[in-house]
Amino acid sequence: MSVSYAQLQQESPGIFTEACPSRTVLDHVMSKWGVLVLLSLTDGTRRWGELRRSVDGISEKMLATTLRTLAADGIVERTSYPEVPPRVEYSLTPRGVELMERVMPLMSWIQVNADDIVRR
Amino acid sequence: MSVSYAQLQQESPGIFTEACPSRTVLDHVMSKWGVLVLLSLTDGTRRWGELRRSVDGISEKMLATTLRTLAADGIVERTSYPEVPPRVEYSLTPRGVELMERVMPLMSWIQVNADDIVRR
DNA sequence: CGGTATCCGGTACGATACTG
DNA sequence: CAGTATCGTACCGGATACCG
Repeated sequence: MSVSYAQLQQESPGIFTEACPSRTVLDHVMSKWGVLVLLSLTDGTRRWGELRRSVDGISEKMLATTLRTLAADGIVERTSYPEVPPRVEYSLTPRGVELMERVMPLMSWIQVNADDIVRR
Repeated sequence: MSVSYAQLQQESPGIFTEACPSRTVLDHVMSKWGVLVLLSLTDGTRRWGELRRSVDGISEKMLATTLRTLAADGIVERTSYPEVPPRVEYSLTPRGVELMERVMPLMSWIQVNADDIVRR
């Protein structure tokens, strides 16, 4: 497991340069809304309306955009049921679960330290 | 250790709402350049010029802005030496080291999976 | 070397209205 | 219910020039 930038670079030179795919993934996952949508999905499958309500302050437009991007990346799965009224459910893919296993420790740390950081 | 959003919320209701400090910290740390600057600093102390060269594509303006924000958050420490020519060094604070310990596993995962995610 | 000041364009984003 | 379409704007971020 890498613990420094130097080690990452040694394993794969050119990592996180502008053209590197890692930069793209980083932008998608760490985007303002991406991480919050993913966080909400760690609870399990959610419907569109549930996501909209659970991610405080997100607009319909950004929810749609974010979900499409993450679905294209294979991190989120979209399942629509041909019913009336329509029902669409979103969940993490196995890859998404793996990703969030790495993100959750960070979120926990932020939760604990945020007050102290912002207050200063 | 929390592994789901539900658990985070149970520990601290209102977490990651718009006004929550966690949102602010998240925005600073996960910003486009913030995470890359921090990543570079995991190697140890770096001078301004080194940072500028190591973070591919960053402008002077954004490097300055990012460093000021992270320094104000107590994540990065700035040390200037009264010499001619001037020398300024940046390093992670203990808090920054703690933070990056949580971020590095994520970066490693992205490094390994990025190609596969973007290619699809 | 290590910045700051200023200008400025693209786009990320929000608000609103509308639809299958 | 689950979106798309359209429009308008704030601000992020790049380019350039300059300073101690």
